[in-house]
Amino acid sequence: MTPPPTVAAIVVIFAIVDGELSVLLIHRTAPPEEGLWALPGARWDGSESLEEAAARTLEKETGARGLYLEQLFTVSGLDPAAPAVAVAYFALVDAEAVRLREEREWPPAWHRVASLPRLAFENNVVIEQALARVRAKLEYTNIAYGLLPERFTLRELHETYESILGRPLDRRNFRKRLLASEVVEATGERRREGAHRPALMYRFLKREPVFL
Amino acid sequence: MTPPPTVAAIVVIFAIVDGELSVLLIHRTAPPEEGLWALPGARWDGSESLEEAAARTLEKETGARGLYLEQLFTVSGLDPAAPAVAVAYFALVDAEAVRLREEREWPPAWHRVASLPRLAFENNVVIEQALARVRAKLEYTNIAYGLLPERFTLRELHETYESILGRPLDRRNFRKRLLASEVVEATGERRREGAHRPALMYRFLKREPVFL
DNA sequence: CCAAAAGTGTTAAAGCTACACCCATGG
DNA sequence: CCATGGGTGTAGCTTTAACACTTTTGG
Repeated sequence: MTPPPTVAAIVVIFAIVDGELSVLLIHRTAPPEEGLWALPGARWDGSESLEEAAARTLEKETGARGLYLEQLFTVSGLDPAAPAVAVAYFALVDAEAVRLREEREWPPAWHRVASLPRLAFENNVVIEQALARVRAKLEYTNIAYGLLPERFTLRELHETYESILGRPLDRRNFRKRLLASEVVEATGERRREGAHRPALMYRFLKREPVFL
Repeated sequence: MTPPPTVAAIVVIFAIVDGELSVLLIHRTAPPEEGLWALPGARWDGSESLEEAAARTLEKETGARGLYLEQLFTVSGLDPAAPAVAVAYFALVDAEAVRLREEREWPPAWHRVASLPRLAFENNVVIEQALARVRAKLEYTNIAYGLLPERFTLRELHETYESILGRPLDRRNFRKRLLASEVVEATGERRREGAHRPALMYRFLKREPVFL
């Protein structure tokens, strides 16, 4: 006779912070796994859909409505004591639009994906999988819109791609492919911001998932 | 105050039956959704992992140990009355190795994917997603090993691909790509089976998931 | 010898990768 | 006029798609 299972939604929230791909983690100030960092999440009680639970978690932590939210997978057996499943999601947000909760209990913070500490539960694995998915989808979808503001320069977009993929992309080829793929369009605007030629600003034609 | 949620694993079991991609469905002989066909599944009680629960369902229905089993996604809200989540998996099996349960309660049967009836719950959507995943993975992995016996001819493999993708593939290009990718190798054997030249038999180098 | 499936190469088009120089601006 | 990032084209290579004839066997 086992107790009824608990169901939780957890969210890997990605953003580009200081040019580096980062995830939002909360610091656990109570057992279990006290003192470790972990993914934010919420227990699910059936009063809403799982996706809504994930979206609510995202909004609570970032203040921002998620631009991109996708289910990853479901894991069981995190807690050996009681039956529990966690449904993992990942989200992409514009770091500039985020207002983190300021709290002493479970304070959240951005952590660079390239140098994560050991996390509570199996959360390191979840983040690795999320990263693999984002990298793959970057190649054949427009999901990068989730990480950028309404208007941006091609340089910003280029750097976003490089941060996520973790490798340099040829600048000319990147522009060519991206413009040819017709996911972004130039607005008339230019951004002047230094002692150099101003950059044209672009926007995504669709701010919703599109496959190429 | 909501009751505790129930968790179930459901499995989309694919096989090639009479040259057509098919799924195994059970006929519901009791409410809810009595009289409709549905995906087989099992309630999860926490005594095993979700994947084990899916594998057990697969074995119970087919007698065969699943060669390929992968998690798809998790859906909530199937039952408006009580909170429930279903974790969907898909499996690939060799139809020849299957021994269906013969039962009067919830009898199972193969149904061609190309012409499915309306199914219980949201199961039509689950199957569509599973199909999309299998099609995508066929292109860049060796998962077809799950659908074929130990030894097979290139024609059989070719037809398997065509059944799943639902479109013809050039025979010469197919052979070239497949042999170049080094996922299969010729055994010395030939199969004589008619008034024509015998076909060489092949086998998969690895009968476990490999990315190309 | 006939019917049936097995086996095998080439060519054209498209896409990808690598690579270097001029332009517009602010100071 | 100088430093800084913005913007652009081409050539070689690899990959993909289209396509038809010869071989081996059983009856």
